[in-house]
Amino acid sequence: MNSTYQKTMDEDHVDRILAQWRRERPDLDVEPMGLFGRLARLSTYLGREVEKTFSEFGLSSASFDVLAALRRSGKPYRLSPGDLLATTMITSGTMTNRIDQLEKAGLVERLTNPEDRRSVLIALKPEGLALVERAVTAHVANQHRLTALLEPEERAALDRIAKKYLAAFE
Amino acid sequence: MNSTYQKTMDEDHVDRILAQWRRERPDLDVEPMGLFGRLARLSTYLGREVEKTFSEFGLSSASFDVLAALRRSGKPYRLSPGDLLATTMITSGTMTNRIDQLEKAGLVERLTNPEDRRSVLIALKPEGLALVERAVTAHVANQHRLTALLEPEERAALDRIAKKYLAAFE
DNA sequence: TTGAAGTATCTCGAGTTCAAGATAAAATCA
DNA sequence: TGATTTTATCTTGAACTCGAGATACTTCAA
Repeated sequence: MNSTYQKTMDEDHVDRILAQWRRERPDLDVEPMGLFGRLARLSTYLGREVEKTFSEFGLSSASFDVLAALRRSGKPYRLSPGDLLATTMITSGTMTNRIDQLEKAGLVERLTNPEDRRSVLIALKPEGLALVERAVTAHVANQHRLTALLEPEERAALDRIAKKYLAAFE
Repeated sequence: MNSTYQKTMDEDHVDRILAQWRRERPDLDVEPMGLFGRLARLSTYLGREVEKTFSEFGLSSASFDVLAALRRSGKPYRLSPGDLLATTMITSGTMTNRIDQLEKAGLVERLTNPEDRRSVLIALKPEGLALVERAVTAHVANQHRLTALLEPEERAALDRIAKKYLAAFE
């Protein structure tokens, strides 16, 4: 009997996919597929858990991200769409749409930028500020709940490796 | 000077977000936000890299996933929409749409299931089989390239922890 | 055998995203 | 100054996704 941690773990969904590929395409070394498959599925599950909390406030991850960027920028809670774009990983068209939705919901407003009339300033309205304060508190509590599923050393290792991997792209 | 690996790493995008939150909301312990932020950004980058390979074959991750499930199921490369649903993390409406697109592209066909007329069988057409054989070969090579950005021990640790974390949701 | 419950798939409408390009203003430079 | 380039944002159209519910067939139980 093998006593290493890895090999005594139960077979999971991804293991079954790998076994199928090994049978059908023995010419391929599909080992890396396991890591990619697990990361993809994991982030889908985590994303859904996070969305649940936001939906309690009538928000999505998309709308929260914009409100949060404004909030954490500090008073007077105003950034240009370009500034907001720099903090996210979306295109300018998507940002325009997100701002449209938040404006329609009465959470932010577009102010003309007196210093550069090509650009506008997106400002948190009092309603948006109040909402994001409550939402971020709940969101952080939810993140604590979700990270508690791992041991402290596992969290630290995951964070360290993700940070290194991320650095290869940023 | 601190000699641990973690603390000598450069500040990244996520670190700057955490620093902003700590200044603006010192009442919150935002440490878990770092891990979530890095996983989210990492899987977005990896997803885009993977998409690039698929797009060389006129495919997306969405369409590849369906063709791949059919291919790895073995001859005669036929599964019901329900079987395909079980291997993915999407809704039935989304699967109907994916199959529609693949059928329109001439890569799969819907066959009536003689054993249960509620269901249909999705069959890989010769064109779909040929395409997925080439696509999966390129995809696996690309995954090798991407995992080579980490050390073997890091890959193993990431996979092990992701597997454990995933088990909490599956 | 027939009505109820269960199963498999599809339809529909709304929301989100992207890529490409349009628009408008500002900066640069000849 | 006037033309060109650059910058900032928005528009458009196509693709993908979801949730809710519709449809059609099968199974079960009396």
